[in-house]
Amino acid sequence: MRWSNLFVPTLREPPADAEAANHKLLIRGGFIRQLHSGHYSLLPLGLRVHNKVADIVRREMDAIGAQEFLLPAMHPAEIWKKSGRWQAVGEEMFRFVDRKGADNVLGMTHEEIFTDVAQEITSYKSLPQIWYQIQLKFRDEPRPKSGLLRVREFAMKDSYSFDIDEAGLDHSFEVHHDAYVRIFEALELPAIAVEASSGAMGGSGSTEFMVPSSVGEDDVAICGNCGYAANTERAKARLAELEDRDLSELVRLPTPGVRTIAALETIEGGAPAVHQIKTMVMVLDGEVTLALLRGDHELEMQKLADSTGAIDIRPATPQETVEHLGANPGSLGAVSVEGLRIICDPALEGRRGLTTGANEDDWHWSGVDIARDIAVDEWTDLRKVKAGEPCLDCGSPLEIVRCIETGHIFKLGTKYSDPLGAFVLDPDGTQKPLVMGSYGIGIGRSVAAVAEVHHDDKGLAWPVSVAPFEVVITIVSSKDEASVAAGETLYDELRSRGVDVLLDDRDARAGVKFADAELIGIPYRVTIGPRALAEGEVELTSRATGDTTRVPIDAIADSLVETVETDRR
RNA sequence: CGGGACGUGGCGCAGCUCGGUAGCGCACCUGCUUUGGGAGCAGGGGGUCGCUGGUUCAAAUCCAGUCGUCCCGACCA
Repeated sequence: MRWSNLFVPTLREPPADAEAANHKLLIRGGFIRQLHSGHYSLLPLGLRVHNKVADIVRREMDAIGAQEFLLPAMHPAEIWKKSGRWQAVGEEMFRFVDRKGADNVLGMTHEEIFTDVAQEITSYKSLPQIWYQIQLKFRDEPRPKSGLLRVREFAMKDSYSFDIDEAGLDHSFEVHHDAYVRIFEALELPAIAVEASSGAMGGSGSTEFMVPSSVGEDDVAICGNCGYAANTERAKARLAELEDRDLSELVRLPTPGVRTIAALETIEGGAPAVHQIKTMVMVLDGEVTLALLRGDHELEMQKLADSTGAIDIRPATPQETVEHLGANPGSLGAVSVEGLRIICDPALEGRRGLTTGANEDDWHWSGVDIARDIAVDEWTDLRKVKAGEPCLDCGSPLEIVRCIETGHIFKLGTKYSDPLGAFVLDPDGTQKPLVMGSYGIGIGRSVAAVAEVHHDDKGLAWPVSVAPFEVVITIVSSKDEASVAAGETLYDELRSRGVDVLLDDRDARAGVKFADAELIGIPYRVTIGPRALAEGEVELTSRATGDTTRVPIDAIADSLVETVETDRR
């Protein structure tokens, strides 16, 4: 491709409202343009990168025997009603009515549709099957953000495995896991596989592939010693040994004006946070519920969601709180509470000598014995792990790292095959629902993640594997006939030898060409100028390192072909 | 959905307080000069000032409403 023919609208300044590096640089470099919140047009450069990411994903999926499909992006509501998700997913799904008055949706995922096709698998003999597609997903995100990181319309590679039993599923899952590791290696993304919650898609054995980045939206607890890694939605940690206070008698404690854990620590007769009970009033699918934690611990909402199966979870309003407990936040507790579901974090199990609200403004109880004084319905891990807490497995301090979730794999079991009627006959001739797994990689999000990881103050610095072009030939002076001739010759040769090469043949100043080449992040730049050319040489500059070397002109093509081929992965 | 900010040529901004013929930088077009790190000079093109309504002789500017975008929290590839 010749730069003079390429549409690359580069900008000196990024749009004022862009903050994430990928967003600023993809806009400045002319890769993408925003149409609407959460909807981006891919320009020629952006599409090239997107396609290369998709091709890597395709290559590795094909390598595990997966078969590519392309399913409709738009679905009839019926099938979503059958799976139960027409009700379950809420506002995240785009829904509309067609001219016949029928309900339709824009697909946010394709479990239902692949399962529909899978009804035609009739025998265990044709299993396992792994099916995938690279298709647009539509999700009415409450808040699109950070360029391509979080959008409402995006290409996803989604695959689905079909097996006769759990053992088969385990194998399909492993195979995907390994393929994902290879994909992220090829993309030069330092992704780590972490334990995760499966969220709204349902299922178990959930593993996310996380790329550390400050613009990410997830926190991952990582043990540097033993390698334990889990999304904080699910992560656990050891508790340090703790001696209960010797307060066996339940006593009413006047606490005028005390509304916070911190204030209760310092007041006369109060207690350190570790000896307090934090009482969170939550509404789970309409049911007012008390979630109890140690005073210094924080509630992890996803754990509450996962352990209760509730879909709609929110903190109670002040009115609801007063109505059910008789006091305002700051004086709440579960002592002697009846008629409300009480869920308690194990950090409080067996504890005595505790202090908690008395459900009367300005009063607390001290000397609370959980077992004696509180009617706990369920014990389940609810607390959010904090940095520095000891790893559950080895005791080393955990680190909390911000990450971008670029992939997610999990086991569905028969959650969709059962209701949608995807059954096969096993060797005994009995009907069995297909045992399924579901596996996703965001293509556009991966592009954004690579941009986040591979850039500097001059612009993007793509790995060869996904770069829009592998090599750019910069002709320093388009007036210098020898330079132009040498550039054209090299351009033709590299193209004929399969290198993705861009010839900067624009009639522009050298500084502009250098700056643009660096901004759009082409991994290798060959600079052809009168100086070196007079000595029969050209310059080769690596975008990533900035290193420049002189190479004889008759050796440059061989050298580049070799370098690019080894870098491609 | 709660909180905050902002909507003025393609991009970045000023003008608004105190209503009176819409301006600057970058980008773009023409010419001349220049030419190894985002050139200089001269000339030029391009804007329903988000939208609707109101106040006024007169609205980018004041008032009301509305739409949109971005950022921080609850959701996910």
